[in-house]
Amino acid sequence: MPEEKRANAAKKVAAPRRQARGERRIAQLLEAAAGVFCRSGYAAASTNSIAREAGVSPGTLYQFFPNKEAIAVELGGRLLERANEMHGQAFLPENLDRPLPELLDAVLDPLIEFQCENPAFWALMHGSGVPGITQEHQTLHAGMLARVESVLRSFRPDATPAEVHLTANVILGIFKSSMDLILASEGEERAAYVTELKTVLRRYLEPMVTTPPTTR
Amino acid sequence: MPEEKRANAAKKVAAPRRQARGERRIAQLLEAAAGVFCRSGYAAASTNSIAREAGVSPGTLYQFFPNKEAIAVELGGRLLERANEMHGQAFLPENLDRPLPELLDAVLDPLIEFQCENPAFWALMHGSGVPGITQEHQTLHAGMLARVESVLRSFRPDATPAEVHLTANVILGIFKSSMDLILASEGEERAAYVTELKTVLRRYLEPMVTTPPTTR
Amino acid sequence: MPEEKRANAAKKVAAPRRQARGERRIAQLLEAAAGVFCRSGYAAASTNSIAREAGVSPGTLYQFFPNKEAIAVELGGRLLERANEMHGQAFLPENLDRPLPELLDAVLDPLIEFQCENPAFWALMHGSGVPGITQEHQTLHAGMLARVESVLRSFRPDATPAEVHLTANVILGIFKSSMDLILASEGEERAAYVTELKTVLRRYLEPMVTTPPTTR
Amino acid sequence: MPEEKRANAAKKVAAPRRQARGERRIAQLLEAAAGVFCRSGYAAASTNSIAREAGVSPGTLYQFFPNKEAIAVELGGRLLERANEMHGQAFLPENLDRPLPELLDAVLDPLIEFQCENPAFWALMHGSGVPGITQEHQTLHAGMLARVESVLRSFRPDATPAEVHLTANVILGIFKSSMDLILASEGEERAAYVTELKTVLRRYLEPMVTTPPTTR
DNA sequence: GATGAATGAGGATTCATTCAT
DNA sequence: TATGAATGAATCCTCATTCAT
Repeated sequence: MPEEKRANAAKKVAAPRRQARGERRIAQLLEAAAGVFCRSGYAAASTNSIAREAGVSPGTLYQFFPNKEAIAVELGGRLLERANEMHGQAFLPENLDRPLPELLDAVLDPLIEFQCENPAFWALMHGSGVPGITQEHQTLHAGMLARVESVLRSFRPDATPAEVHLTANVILGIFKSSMDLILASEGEERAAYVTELKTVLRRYLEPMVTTPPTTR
Repeated sequence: MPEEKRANAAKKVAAPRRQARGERRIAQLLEAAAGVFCRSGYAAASTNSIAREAGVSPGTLYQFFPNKEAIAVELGGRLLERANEMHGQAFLPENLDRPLPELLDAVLDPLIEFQCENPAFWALMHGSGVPGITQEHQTLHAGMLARVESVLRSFRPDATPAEVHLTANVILGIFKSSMDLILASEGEERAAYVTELKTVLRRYLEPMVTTPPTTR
Repeated sequence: MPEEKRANAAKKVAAPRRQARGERRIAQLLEAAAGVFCRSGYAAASTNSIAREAGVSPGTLYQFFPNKEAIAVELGGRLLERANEMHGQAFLPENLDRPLPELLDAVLDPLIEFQCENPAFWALMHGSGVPGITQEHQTLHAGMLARVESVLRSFRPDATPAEVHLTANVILGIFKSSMDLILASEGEERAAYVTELKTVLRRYLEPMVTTPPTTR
Repeated sequence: MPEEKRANAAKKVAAPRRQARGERRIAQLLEAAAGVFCRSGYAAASTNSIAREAGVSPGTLYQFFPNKEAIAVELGGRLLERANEMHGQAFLPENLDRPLPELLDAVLDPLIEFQCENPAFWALMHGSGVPGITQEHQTLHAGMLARVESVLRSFRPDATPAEVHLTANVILGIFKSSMDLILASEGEERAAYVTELKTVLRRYLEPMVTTPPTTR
């Protein structure tokens, strides 16, 4: 979204002081929201408790976010952005050219590390597949989905969009359920679950991505 | 007191009628609760909406259940019972004595069918945050885990308990995340997710269970 | 209320069996009510809990009493009646001719004993003088007031009704506040409070009732 | 961050305004609560009715008080404070150094006046059944008891502590029961009850405090 | 008469959101 | 901008009372 970036840049020039303070407030609020969402989940989190955690009044919160959902969406978006920045290199073309095991290492390791360090991200993503899903979760999910789909497409340019979508969802599901196990364990057990996640994905994806032309 | 005796005798006949009505109401309320929990999740479901869905007044609901949690616990308990029966059928020895693909079909199909017919089960067990339900969830999880571990052990008698436990958890995780996708979709898409779940598990497990050629 | 007595008598003749059973039920319910009122007070007592304590259904309770208040009124009335019967002799003319100290002994001792044995009576009488008083308390209070006023009138036939009413209320107030102390204490302390109650009343009433010999 | 510093400075000026508004609301709510408690008693008083009486929404009430009990406790606490001040004045040494009738006037008149002007105090302290209030009631009672005992001791230095305690409790009981009558009446009737209270106490105490050696 | 299910208005409390200052 | 008071609909739950059997 380059237009938005430019818009932000423009604002930054127009009113730097105020903008800076606003940004700080937003960051402060989002950090508080991350903590509260993480502790109580999205539904049980109250806007007042977020404001209190941030050390501001509820009115201030609503100066920056139109409603509770927007907080979750923005928080998810930022975490997603940070995630992307953090291991953006993982999705670079040069990584996608490697054999699957290395690709999985390259992509998953920073992703897992990020998740472990940002449990709020996880709290937000939860329940994504359940009917009655809320919009913000969809947004977050869609972001990750798009990334995975993009990788898949580059590996299987001949697959239909539906196939790609399907596979990406399955991959994400496996990733999420493994993250549950990873986050719930520690030390060697955690490492074992990480290994196992890669094993599952490797075995699942190998027949798809290693495409000996003759076999196909 | 001959009148009272006779009255009691009459009661003995009349009581079942009334008790039967109560049982029917309870079933009716639980069915309504299943629907509402399914649509809105536990937290967002209001007792009034459950009563309305059941076509009774809120007071009636509270004649049979002391509070909202009790409804969920009772519903969960009943579904749990039915689920266990299903699992018993699915994990019949004759089903486990087959090649992996057929085993997966035999075990997963009834499980999936049950879940699809009782979507409330899924909605309830998923992170309600309520102690009573969480406990049921753990019971359910432990039960499934034990069954899966038992199957795994029969296939890989040489594996350590820790390995078995690990693998079983991964399998369950994959199953759960796939159920999310299955329940969230319909028709062909749902069928595709079912197929994909089996594919994932087959590819993951094949190298483990495919014992040396000679044995086979 | 002689008409009512006759009505009861008539009923007793007309349908002895049923009437007897009804009376038993009523007694059962009132006993239960006494217990519950005593434990929780009138306001906090629920009709359902009274019915439960009596071992009957709420519907049955409403077969004999039109509403909660009627239970309290009837219970108070019966206790009052029993109190009157118990020490009816205390109010006989021959007792009223005695010197005040003996009169106080004769009247108060059985009254106090009765109160100690029927704490429900007390629970019902409580809060009688407070603005916002409820009707049933008024009824009970009025009964005792009438008795005291009657005694007072016989001692001071020249006093105006207003004076008699005033004095009777003060006497009742002193009696009630002393009963609080008496019921809250035991053994010697209780006996001391009883003595003190009599002292207070004696000193208060002596100048009123001990009229100069000539007047008599 | 100079802006924030200035903002804070501004806040220092603005805050009292807002805080003042809050204080006013609290006073307003407590006054409304006093009225409602007085009319209906604690149990029958609804928070909504208190809010309505105060002319605010129920939510506003809960911005200042966590629950219904807290309102009563705070109200009771404030009245208790004022009552203690009153008592301090009433029990001034110069008042206690007089003949009994004048002493009774000096002590009782301000007490009665205070109670009449704060009828909620009475309504609250009387058997609300709520722990917080019961405790305040005990505090109040203990305070008054101590004062009365102190007066009694100065009049009868030879009495045992137990005797003093006994008499003080009886006096307080008489005072309380008379307050019930006083508060429930108006105009001349009220005045008559006040007079009667003093008469009762005078006749009760005279033989104790006026100790002509010969009489004894 | 007896039962217990049924009712529904009402009560305490919460919370996303708005508003005056 | 920031504040925190204000709102009011919605929630869970209770209980006096009625009704079908």
